[in-house]
Amino acid sequence: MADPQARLAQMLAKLKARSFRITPQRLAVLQILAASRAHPGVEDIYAEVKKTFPTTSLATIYKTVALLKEINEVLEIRFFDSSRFDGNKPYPHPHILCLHCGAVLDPELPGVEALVAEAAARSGFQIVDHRLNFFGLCSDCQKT
Amino acid sequence: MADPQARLAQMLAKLKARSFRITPQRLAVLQILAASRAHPGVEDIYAEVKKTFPTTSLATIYKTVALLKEINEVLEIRFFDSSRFDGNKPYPHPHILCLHCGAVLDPELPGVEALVAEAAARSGFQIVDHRLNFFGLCSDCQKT
DNA sequence: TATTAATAAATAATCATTATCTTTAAAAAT
DNA sequence: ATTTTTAAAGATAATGATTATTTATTAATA
Ligand SMILES: [Mn+2]
Ligand SMILES: [Mn+2]
Ligand SMILES: [Zn+2]
Ligand SMILES: [Zn+2]
Repeated sequence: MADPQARLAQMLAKLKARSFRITPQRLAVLQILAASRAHPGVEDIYAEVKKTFPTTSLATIYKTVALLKEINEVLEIRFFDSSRFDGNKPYPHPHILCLHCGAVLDPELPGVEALVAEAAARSGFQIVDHRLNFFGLCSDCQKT
Repeated sequence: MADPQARLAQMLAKLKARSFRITPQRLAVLQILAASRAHPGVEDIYAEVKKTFPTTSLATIYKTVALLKEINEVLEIRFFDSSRFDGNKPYPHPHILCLHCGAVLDPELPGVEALVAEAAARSGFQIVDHRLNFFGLCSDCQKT
């Protein structure tokens, strides 16, 4: 499910199924979220959408990502004082943030499932969600 | 390092070593953070401190926890729209939050070290920090 | 005890996010 | 295609956690 086309189609299908309207601004936001692998924040999305729709309001971006969150088509990751979004993998998965350049990646961690199971077993909790965030320096930024 | 007395002594030593003053308000905040296992938020600490020092300002609580963060004597855990603090284990460790009653626990997860290592190895990052948060229902809240 | 610098208290400012309100336009009905 | 309905866009105000600022206290040192 990492194909931008498929992701966009999936998002559109979900919106249509719940009879939400497909507006040009929404479509633009969906396309950005489906295509970007950079985990953009609202301001990033806003800047991008404005290229094609200059009158777009920031509130529209907020409302659209909130809607996508509600229908589980985007994952919100709260970093220090703002959020970033993943429209490619809209389910809980770990992230790693470079404290120097701000890059956010999706590391492949096969150990995650076992850790979630361990957390449930040891705590007695019924776990429904998680945010596993690592912070450090990416390989590029280590060189400087 | 889970003994409140030892933790308080450690915090005081660190403050004194860096010649920060030990005021009654600060001492009160330290005691609460050293003793509480509930991962209190600023408002919780504020309410508690006001019992002994009714004129205390909320800003004082914020400034004190910020100071403790700077000297690595408290860990901040950002949940949805506010932060909670751990003065017992002021180093990165996993947390589990009950979405129903708001309880925050420290699960013992031996698998964490391996996961951090895995994240570093697979991403090429030099990892310096992490926040591993699980969300769900505690055993009590599952019964209702 | 007086001096000085750090801290507390009070309160204003910040800023990401959310809410409100009016205008616009998507989609359905005619 | 036109009309109708109503969700959504745009503009802007409000919110609320946190931070900054300003003044008044007070701890530390001489
Ligand atoms: Mn991701
Ligand atoms: Mn903890
Ligand atoms: Zn980097
Ligand atoms: Zn609970």
